[in-house]
Amino acid sequence: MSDKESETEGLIKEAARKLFHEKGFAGTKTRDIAEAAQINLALLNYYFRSKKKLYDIIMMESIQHFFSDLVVVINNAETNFLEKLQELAIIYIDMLSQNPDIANFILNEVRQHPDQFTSKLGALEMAKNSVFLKQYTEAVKEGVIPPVHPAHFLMNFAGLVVFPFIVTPMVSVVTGLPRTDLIELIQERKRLVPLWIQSMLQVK
Amino acid sequence: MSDKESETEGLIKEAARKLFHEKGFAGTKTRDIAEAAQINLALLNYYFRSKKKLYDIIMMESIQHFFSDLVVVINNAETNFLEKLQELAIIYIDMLSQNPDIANFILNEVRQHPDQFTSKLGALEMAKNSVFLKQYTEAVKEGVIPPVHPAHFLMNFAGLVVFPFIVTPMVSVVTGLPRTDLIELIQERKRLVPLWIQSMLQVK
DNA sequence: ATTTGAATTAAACAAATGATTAAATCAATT
DNA sequence: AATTGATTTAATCATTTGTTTAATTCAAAT
Repeated sequence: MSDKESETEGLIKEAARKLFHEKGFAGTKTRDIAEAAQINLALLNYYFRSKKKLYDIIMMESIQHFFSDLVVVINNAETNFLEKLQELAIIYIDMLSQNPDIANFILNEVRQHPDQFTSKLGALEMAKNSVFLKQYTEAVKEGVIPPVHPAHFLMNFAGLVVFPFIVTPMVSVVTGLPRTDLIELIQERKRLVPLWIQSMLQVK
Repeated sequence: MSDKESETEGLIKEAARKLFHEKGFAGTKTRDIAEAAQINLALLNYYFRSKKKLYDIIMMESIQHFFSDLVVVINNAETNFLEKLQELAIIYIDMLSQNPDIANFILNEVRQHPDQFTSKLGALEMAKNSVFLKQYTEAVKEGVIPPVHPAHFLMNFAGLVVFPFIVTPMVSVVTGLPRTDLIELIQERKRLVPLWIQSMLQVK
């Protein structure tokens, strides 16, 4: 595999990840990364050649971090539909609690460069052939679930799990609750979201 | 009030709005705005003094556009809770269908400058004193609705209505459906979201 | 101790970018 | 037609920003 990265290489990546997640590519300046990592500016180009190449690495690792668990869970043949929902809610609320900007980062990237994302994400085909989707379409066939487009279900579940982390800053402003308190509140959703989704699946 | 804006002033604002919505402040270059508006670069500063002042105007108008209807609907004493949900779903899905990036634009801004947003949005106090919230807390008291924090409800409803427009690019990549098809599909949610929310309110 | 290559630094470069200037054109008024 | 102020233009300025260079320091091998 690749060589183990040096100390400074790691410092640069950590600083870059934080800043890219917060401010995006255009909003992050190489000098800000150097300052945050407490390294000489030239070392960025020494280790990563260019800002863009560094960004691509961070983006790749972020996508991998965000989707790697998903692929495992939705292809587990041992768990049923509801169990998968419960597991996913816990995993993703935990992940996003520790990394509140990663969803925004990835979604903004996909919005601006949808094409490149297609190639990067092999999980595309994964999802279409997943046990999860089979269980979903099966349930529709059996009449256990109403025939709404799977895209609706996807947007509902992702909306209930991911969206709170995207609106946290605004909800914080509107309610006056600090961001940390809201993230604490969001923990309740590990239990609630699967219940909500279940009840939604009764509709119509 | 203010003077009616000149022709070119409008051209600049329209181009700026589109680009700021798509690429944000740092990602939008003044030359890109000038080119998109088909005007001389200097006219941007002639009419708006600086890129930042132009951005502030666009941001202010976007926030106003996004929240002005909300304030009216949630303070309507003539409609009940469910009717408000139905009305809001229709209004916002229509608005976002015509302006798919406005939510992202505002949410990104709030995330990076939460403080300034507080002052800009007088709707803050509006929401706290709204008929809508009174009807919600009343329903909780009467036991019609389980005692979940209003912030959960806010995130649920916004998540079901707004989030689809935020993930549209990714869902498009994953499902292979064109963005326009997805926005067409999302129209169904004018009817579905209020039903879903209702069934969720039975939980626990 | 010397050598050698990697790592680090300060300085500078070149392009991009926001803003300004001074001259020109235009349009309305006298 | 002449005047006047607003509008538009081409050119330029000053700063920011990504990158490179050349010299220096460091650490390991001989």
